[in-house]
Amino acid sequence: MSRAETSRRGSRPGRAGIRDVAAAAGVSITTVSDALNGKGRLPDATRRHVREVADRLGYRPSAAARTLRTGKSGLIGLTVTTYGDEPFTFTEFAYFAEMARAATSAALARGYALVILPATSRHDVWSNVALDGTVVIDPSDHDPVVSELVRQGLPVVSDGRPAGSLPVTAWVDNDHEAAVLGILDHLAAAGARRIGLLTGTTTDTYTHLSTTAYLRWCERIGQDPVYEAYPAHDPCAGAVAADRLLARPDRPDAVYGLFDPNGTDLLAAARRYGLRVPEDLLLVCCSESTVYASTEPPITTLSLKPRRIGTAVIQVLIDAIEGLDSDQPVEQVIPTELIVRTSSQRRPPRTTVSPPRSPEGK
Amino acid sequence: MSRAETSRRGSRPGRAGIRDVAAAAGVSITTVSDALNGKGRLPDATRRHVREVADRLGYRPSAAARTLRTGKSGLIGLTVTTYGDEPFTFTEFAYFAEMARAATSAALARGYALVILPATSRHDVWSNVALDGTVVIDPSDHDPVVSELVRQGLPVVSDGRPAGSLPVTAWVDNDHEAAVLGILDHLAAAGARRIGLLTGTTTDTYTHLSTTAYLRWCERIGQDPVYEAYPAHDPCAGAVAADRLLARPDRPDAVYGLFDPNGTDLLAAARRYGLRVPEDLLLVCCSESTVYASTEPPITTLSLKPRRIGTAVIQVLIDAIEGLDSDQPVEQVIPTELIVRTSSQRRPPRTTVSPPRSPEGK
DNA sequence: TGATCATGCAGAAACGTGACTGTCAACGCG
DNA sequence: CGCGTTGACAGTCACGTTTCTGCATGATCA
Repeated sequence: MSRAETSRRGSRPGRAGIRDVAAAAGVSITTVSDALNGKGRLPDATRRHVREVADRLGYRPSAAARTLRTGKSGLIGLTVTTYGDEPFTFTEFAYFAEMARAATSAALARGYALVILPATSRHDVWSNVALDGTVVIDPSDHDPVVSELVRQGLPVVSDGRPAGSLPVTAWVDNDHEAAVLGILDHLAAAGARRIGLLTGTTTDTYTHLSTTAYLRWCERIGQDPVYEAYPAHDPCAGAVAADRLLARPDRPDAVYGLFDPNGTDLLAAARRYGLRVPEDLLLVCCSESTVYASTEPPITTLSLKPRRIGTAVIQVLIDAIEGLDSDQPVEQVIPTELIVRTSSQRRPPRTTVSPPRSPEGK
Repeated sequence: MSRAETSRRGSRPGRAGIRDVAAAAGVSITTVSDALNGKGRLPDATRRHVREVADRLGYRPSAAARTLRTGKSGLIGLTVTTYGDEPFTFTEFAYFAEMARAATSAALARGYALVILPATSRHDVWSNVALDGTVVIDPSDHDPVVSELVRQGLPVVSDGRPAGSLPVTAWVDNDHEAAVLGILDHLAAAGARRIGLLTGTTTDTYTHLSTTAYLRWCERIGQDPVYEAYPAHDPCAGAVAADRLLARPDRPDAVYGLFDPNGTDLLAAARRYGLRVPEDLLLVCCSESTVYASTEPPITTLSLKPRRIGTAVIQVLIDAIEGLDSDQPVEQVIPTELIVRTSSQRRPPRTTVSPPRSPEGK
């Protein structure tokens, strides 16, 4: 009776269980569970009473027990395919941070939390956490982790369309091909005669799609491709590749860099060779960083809208988890945004003294 | 008998339980558990046999059940005190990303995973996840979440020393006072006569300690303080404050900016006012971003060593979780590193060859 | 040879919750 | 008055593990 309860409570002084609440409120465990979860048919008086007692005891239901019983943990895995031994590559810091922030907010608004899990980890870590679903950023060709998760029946939504026949539940991505073509047209319209590309050696779909779009554009226009590829996870290699690109005999008069640090690297290389931006060299890079708004000169960037992607990924995933047939398509394409600044305008509209910084919302 | 097992397996076709493994291997549940966990006393033959059967069935132990039974989830909360409604402020993107990356790696190496949880969330999200401990970045004065966690008996380690009487288990922090004094001395040695400060209006200990260190230094040296404070979570306010600081009648000839974007903002403001860096204005800011290595000119930065902090925080926390009396002190101070670049050296060691500038007599 | 002991394994009790089933009283209705 | 119905709860099982206890079996020793 009360002796049993006392001995129980004695074992865990800080935690009150549902039994203690039931005993303190003078009702059964069932009534407590129903009262707190809004289930069952109870008079409001009982419901209020139970809630009050639970609050007084500081009762918090055990997440582990609830997960075991219901099969739902409220946890979503967030994993980034990586090429080193670190959980995520830091060429994409700003993108990852923005995307993760938006995803965290969106998940939280629907009662879920995010667990950071690296793709390189062995199964023991993955199986140690009960997940309701997983977000995979930039899945690689035949990711064993993704296959394993899908095999277990867990929904997997990827940021970036999956390569090969990776069996994800859904994916969200930008239209990278259209984005690259838009940039190339933009540069050509600004007077570029020979546009170069700074790209990566990795096999992810972002790099692949962007590069092939560039090559096809060159073929269509009739320009010889001018590009340098480097391992994107190595920050020093980026600076070297930028330098190499501008040192070529067939030096381009405009460059698009696929990765975040390319802007500053290209700018530094241009200074070394005495090239003025944008007079001698037009510059665009793909970045979410706000520093490019106040470089000298400000650099035109392509934003992949990580916040919209992060939000969309979470919505689709949670819809799949909860079995809601989302009205969103399973493959969702988020538009990119070209933020045009001085570096890609041969004739800047106004050589204004101090461009008032626009709030970089979104 | 086998009928019962069949009916069980029929309910969950994708997941094999420990019972199924036991039945398939012809042993008891206990034997399976002991064999897989390395417990008990079993001959190696049985152990191998059970493991082989488990692998064949694709058995993965239920994390929820294990957590319920053992009381350990292998999950560590990671929360950032925020001033907006977003999970973390993006004035500290690079710091947060580096710190989180290191923390994730360190946790993973010891078998733990990190759960991103915002400090603003109500209890329902926190109590929905079973945590073994929590890392709090920049705890505010009387954080209710921290108090609640400590009251539940969970270890809490903070990045940044706690303000007020916040009852954290341990904390890791830089010696911000020494860092600021070091920078001010460095600037004074470079010839600065009046050093300004770009600081924040928030009440966190980083801002507070740094600002008071600056004020005390001014008092000791006999210089009138010249500083502007702005809400650090607002990116536009930073640019405005930088501009205001250089527009003052008592314009400083050197500035230290406490936050990551201050470097580019101050540089842009200096250009607007025709101030050359470092000839007319010495510049230092606190940042982890690598872009300051290739700005024009490169800007001296103070690194708070987020990777070392993230690693240390996790080590201390897991030691506390596992009851190991760590030989590390409960309050750990990580040294900062001043990365000296052109912007804070009145006489650069060698004027780089590339820019066709006239020899800087001075 | 019988007592002792280590070995190899099975049974069963938790862990804390959610959900199903059952019970008892009150009540309406024919 | 008997009977079905409904409200308001209590009892109990199951989720899938870990772990404690305990029972056999063979080996060892006095």
